[in-house]
Amino acid sequence: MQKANPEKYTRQRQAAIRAAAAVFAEKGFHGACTKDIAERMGIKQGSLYYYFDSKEEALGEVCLFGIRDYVEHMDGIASSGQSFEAKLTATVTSHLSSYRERNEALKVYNDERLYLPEARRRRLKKLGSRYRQQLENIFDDAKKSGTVRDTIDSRFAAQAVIGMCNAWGDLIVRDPDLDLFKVIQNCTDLLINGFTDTKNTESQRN
Amino acid sequence: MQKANPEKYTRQRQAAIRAAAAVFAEKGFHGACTKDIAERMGIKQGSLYYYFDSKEEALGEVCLFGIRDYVEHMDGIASSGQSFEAKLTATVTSHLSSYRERNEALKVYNDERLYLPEARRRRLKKLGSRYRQQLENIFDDAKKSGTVRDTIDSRFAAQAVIGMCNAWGDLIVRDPDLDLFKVIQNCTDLLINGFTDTKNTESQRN
Amino acid sequence: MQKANPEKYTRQRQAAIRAAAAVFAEKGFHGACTKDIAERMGIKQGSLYYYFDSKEEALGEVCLFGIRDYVEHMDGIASSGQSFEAKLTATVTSHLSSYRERNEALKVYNDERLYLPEARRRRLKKLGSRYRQQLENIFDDAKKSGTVRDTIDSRFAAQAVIGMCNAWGDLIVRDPDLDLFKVIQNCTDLLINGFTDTKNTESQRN
Amino acid sequence: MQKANPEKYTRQRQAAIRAAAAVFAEKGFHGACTKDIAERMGIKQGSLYYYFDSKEEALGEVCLFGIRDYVEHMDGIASSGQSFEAKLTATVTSHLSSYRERNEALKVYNDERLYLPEARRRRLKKLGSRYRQQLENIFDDAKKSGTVRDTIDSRFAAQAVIGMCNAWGDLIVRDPDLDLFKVIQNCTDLLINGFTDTKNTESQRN
DNA sequence: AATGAATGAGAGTTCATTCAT
DNA sequence: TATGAATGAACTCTCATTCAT
Repeated sequence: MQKANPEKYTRQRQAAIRAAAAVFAEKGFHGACTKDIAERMGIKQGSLYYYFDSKEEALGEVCLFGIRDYVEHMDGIASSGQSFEAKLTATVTSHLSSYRERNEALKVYNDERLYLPEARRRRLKKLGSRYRQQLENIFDDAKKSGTVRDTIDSRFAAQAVIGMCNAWGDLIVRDPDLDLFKVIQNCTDLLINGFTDTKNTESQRN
Repeated sequence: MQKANPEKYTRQRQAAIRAAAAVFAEKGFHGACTKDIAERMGIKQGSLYYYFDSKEEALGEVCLFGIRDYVEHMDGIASSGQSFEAKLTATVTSHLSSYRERNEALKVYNDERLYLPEARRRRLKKLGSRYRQQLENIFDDAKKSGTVRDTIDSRFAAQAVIGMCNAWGDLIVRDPDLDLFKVIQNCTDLLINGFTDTKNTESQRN
Repeated sequence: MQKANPEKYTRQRQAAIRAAAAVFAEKGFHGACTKDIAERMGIKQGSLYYYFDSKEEALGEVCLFGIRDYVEHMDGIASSGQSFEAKLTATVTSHLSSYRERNEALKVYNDERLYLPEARRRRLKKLGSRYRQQLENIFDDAKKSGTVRDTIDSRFAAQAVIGMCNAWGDLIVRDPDLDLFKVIQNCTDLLINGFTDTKNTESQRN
Repeated sequence: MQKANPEKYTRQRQAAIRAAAAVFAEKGFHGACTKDIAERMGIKQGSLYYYFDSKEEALGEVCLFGIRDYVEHMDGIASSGQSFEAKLTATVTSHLSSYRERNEALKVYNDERLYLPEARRRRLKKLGSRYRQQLENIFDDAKKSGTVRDTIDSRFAAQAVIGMCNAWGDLIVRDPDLDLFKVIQNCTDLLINGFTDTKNTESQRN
């Protein structure tokens, strides 16, 4: 069906995705109802179906919205010539900023994507895997150059970074007063240096 | 005449909690239905209400079951005289083992506890906070003794350990083939030493 | 099935009827549940079925208990040689006292008997009709003797007495502090003399 | 563009109230089921909830519908300058007609209002009390003017009128062939003059 | 004489979805 | 583009009833 007013349609659909993201983030996919989403947009429940074929489709769109940009962002980071530390910082920054900026859609992707139908989930998984893969590559490179210890398993490392970011992402979504900048700094520092004091950092400072 | 089987109720109730844990972990609280839980126990849906007053109460019991023992375990770790490294290892081990042993109840506590009614949530929160507090204390002590760097914020550190464990816990629950021992080792190592080569590289370069 | 202890059985069954009467009176037949009845007796829900085959049977017994004695009482009143006024007073007294004495069973008979299965309802109706019939006879006699006006329809009159008594019976059950004696007096007076002042009462006093 | 049928909701809701009144009157609140109500309206069970939030709310609306107009009617009667007899006749007529006209809602108010939640019940009680109060006032006035005997307690009298009307109301609802006009006449006559022959007999005897 | 445990039917309620307007 | 009205399936929960012990 042709849309009478394509611009308005696009605008409203985006609003619908953001509304759905917020509601799904707060109540979960099954706990949320389409009425909540519609009301948050200022339209009526039935009207939502002008923009989505189903609640499930809405979830799919939210999930995609949640990771698309941030996966693309990772492409940029990976192909940049920066140092390992810079790349890791950029990754953590991009990841955590996403939680603040895009209406909790990333949280929804993490927590609710498993309720998506197979087909859709697979497509999203590809994006997620690409993200993790590129992060792995960064670790592989850093191991070759000696920046990262040999004993680190790249697969594990990538997973760990993602896990840590998501854990803090949750806290960020729940607590709007949390200082994003500080969290980024602390996370990056922890991942790079660990908790314990080593002489080398000492010597590096000299 | 004594009943033939006086603890049957207790036993069945425990079974109900485990069944609920499994179902909630898989489908989420709102996505799960009481029929699934009952069938997993081998009883009929209505019979479930002989053991729970409501689905919500079941969630509460699952959450409590999920963290009670592991909070108590942490009490033991905190009061032991071990080194920081040993304590951290013990914590990570206890935390991650929980995910394997107690039928996903810990995952449910993490993901679904917010659907609990206020009163119950507060009571659980106390336990959760005690856990984090004791972890913070461990970090405070380790900072005093110089094992952990001054620049580490104890609050952040505790949160980070918990977040990392939960992130891996999710993966452990989803993938039963994951080598628990390796994950524990990798996590502990990462948290203590970070990714980058320091002590060793430095000395090798000399 | 033979009862092991017939006396106890009879005693307990009577207790069950009284318990059921109280619960049905308070919550209505459909609003009440067998657990409430059992608990009021101090036994468990399942044990109730030792005394009743079904909830419906319990209702039947309550209804019967509610009117049996009071119908018999009416037999005595009708066959006594008293004056109309005395008979009416006796009827009202018997009717209203019933509400106080027999555990609200009469209220249950009035309000809930229509939920009884046909067969049972018919049997009870016979008793109820006998009651009304005898009241009608009293009016017929009083009309012949001139005590009651010719213009009074006996059928209507009997119905009215019963209706008035039941209306006050409800109030008596709801409010235990209501002075039964006063209500009886007022009702009888109203029924005999009406509200308005007539010269005759005046002249009678002279 | 205006909707073709802007009052459809209001109309349907009123139909729902009438349907609920009929069903509640026949089976009682707890004995009735929402399916019956919906079917009587010609809609499906779930659709009922478009008009009511709950079965309980339906009961509340039915009760209100049952007494609202008739309380207002009483306001008119009380403030009219009619004689006591005329006022009493008007009251009885209004009360008993209500039972025929408004789909048994008044019966529901009498028998089922106690199953309403506290708050709602209190609001209705105010209306009911106003009705009784005004009836009491009528009696007080009539006592002052000597039409009603001194020995009549106004409170009791009002209660008795209401009780008698409700008792006959029940019979009217149950038996559609009952001659409303006759019942009204008989009731009024009984209340005013009582059963016994006084004025007339006396004069006849002279 | 009484009970604990279970059942199954049915209730009230919610909600994604449809569709004429 | 949006809505009001309706639907039907699913879900939670209640409860009379059964029965082995």
